[in-house]
Amino acid sequence: MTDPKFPKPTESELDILQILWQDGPSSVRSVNDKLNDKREANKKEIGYTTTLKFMQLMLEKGFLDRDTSSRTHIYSAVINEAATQKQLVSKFIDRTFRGSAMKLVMQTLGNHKASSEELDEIKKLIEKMEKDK
Amino acid sequence: MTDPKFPKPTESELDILQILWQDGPSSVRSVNDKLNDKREANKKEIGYTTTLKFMQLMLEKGFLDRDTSSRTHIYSAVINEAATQKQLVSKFIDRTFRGSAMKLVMQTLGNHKASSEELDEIKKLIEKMEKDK
DNA sequence: TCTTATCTACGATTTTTTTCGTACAAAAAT
DNA sequence: ATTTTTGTACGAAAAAAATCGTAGATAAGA
Repeated sequence: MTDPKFPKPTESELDILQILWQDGPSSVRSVNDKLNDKREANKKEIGYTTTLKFMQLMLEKGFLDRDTSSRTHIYSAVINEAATQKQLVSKFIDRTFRGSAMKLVMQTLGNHKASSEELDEIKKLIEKMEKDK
Repeated sequence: MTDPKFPKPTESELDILQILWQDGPSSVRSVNDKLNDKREANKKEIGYTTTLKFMQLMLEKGFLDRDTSSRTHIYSAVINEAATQKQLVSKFIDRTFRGSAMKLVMQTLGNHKASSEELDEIKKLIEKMEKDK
């Protein structure tokens, strides 16, 4: 089992986690449907058993838990969203920005629109950080 | 050949690109050495021919170019660092933050130390963004 | 001049990730 | 009561990514 302290889901696994984080405990059918909803129309659909298999694997890895009390099993995410994001961000920064977190921040701010409210929020966070230096 | 407008190198390919971006045109030997330098001691070394093969593949994909005028070929990155980062960041935001760039920014600021100078720089960028709203 | 080290080319293998087919049981629909 | 739908389990195949081995040429060193 993968150490749940350092969850490194693959990309497909992450797609599934996103749905579980957003919707809470769900059946395989429901996850599979949503997976296919957000698929670009051109791409082929993901088969039901494919999703099933993924979720079973994720169960083994300790990413998910499930309730088998009724015929339709209900899966839920064990690993935490923020913790997983943190892991992935760190890895991403290393690989893509040679370890410079601030380069990532600058890049992102530069290339993605943000509302005034969001910008305010970020400014607030920065000021707070500057205080407890 | 992969469309160079949307470079999506794999993780290993990215490791190689990092070195070429940092050092400029390099031989396979040099890249391979640096790859192994920054490897954690526990992991097995990457073989020379493995790196060679990667770089040959990247050449075919149009990620790299090379100078074969002397026996030791010299490879250089064709795809641009910033453009590649932009691609990868977008994909990463979709997968990991369900499309919310600002969540990524907040997460990163929260979990990675930044110098006062860096924070200043970010503040400046934000103010500039607020102006040309 | 031998011998050893260094290169490239390239097929092939290994490992990881993704995808599916089939069997079989339980529900639901007709 | 049967047919159809929906579900799980699980082996296995397909696809993608990473790794290496070997052959043959050239350069460098002894």
